[in-house]
Amino acid sequence: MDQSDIKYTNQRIEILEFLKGFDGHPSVDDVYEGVRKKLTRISKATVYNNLKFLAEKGLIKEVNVKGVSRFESNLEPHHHAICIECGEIIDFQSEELREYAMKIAGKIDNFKVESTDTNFYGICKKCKEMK
Amino acid sequence: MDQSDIKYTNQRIEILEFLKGFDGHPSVDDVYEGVRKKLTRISKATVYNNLKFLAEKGLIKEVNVKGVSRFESNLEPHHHAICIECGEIIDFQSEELREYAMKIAGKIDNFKVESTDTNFYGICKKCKEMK
DNA sequence: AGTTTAAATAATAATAATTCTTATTAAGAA
DNA sequence: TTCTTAATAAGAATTATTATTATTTAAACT
Ligand SMILES: [Mn+2]
Ligand SMILES: [Mn+2]
Ligand SMILES: [Zn+2]
Ligand SMILES: [Zn+2]
Repeated sequence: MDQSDIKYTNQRIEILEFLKGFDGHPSVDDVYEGVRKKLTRISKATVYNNLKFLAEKGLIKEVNVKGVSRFESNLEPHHHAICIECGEIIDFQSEELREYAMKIAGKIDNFKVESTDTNFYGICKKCKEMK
Repeated sequence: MDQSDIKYTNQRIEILEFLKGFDGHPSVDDVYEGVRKKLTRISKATVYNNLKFLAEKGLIKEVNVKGVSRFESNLEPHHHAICIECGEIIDFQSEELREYAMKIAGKIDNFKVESTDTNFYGICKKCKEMK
């Protein structure tokens, strides 16, 4: 949202760079380990703080799946296909589904919907081949 | 799913009864405190174990929101409206939305979708009035 | 430039949610 | 009844996250 007054520290830049280069939805630890290759002295608390900070500023997105926070730099509104075997998360874009859901959102009583997303649960390719 | 070989212990019965009588999506602690009124000596680990057990057997459903597990006895497929202020979860049923999503699910590559649900994020009535 | 101030960071302690371990109990089968 | 197994209670351990505090950084001011 309010991206005007953001101070771009080394730590924040590296976290953003890491997320842009990462194809997926890394956990805090993934980000920590990744960023540590460049900034060896970074603290895990700083990773937590800045991931939260950057998410609040709208520069990245947070997605919570099964209790753990994960992050991504894909800012396009999209849905997630989540493997019930291995937990893998795959982005899936469907503007028509989002529009359909937002239209239906008006039917919810006493609730002002701001956003919506749909989760698809199933088996990913890798897990399917394993059987 | 496989509800044939379920052993109905006192603990499991009370947990099921509590969930049936509870209007909402209680956390593990909510269930623990509630069930404790009947079974004063029940252990929290037993509540954890049996909530998970009952969810695996398909007798209840688990819904994870912002890192914490919540449970419900409403087995009808439905969606959730989640208040971004207070975390309140409201059930919302829309068979047409589920069908629409399942139809679109076929477009996801290399992924076999088994179920889907849509989350609606926004402000609940109570939080809206507070402003 | 040198000093002041506030924000950001590093290190680590504390907390919350959940899982694990182990001894005990309950219940069914032999 | 004795044997066997599953379920439970209690509490320790783990994991993810948040809070605390001293230190560092960097912009603002003199
Ligand atoms: Mn995504
Ligand atoms: Mn529900
Ligand atoms: Zn998988
Ligand atoms: Zn609310």
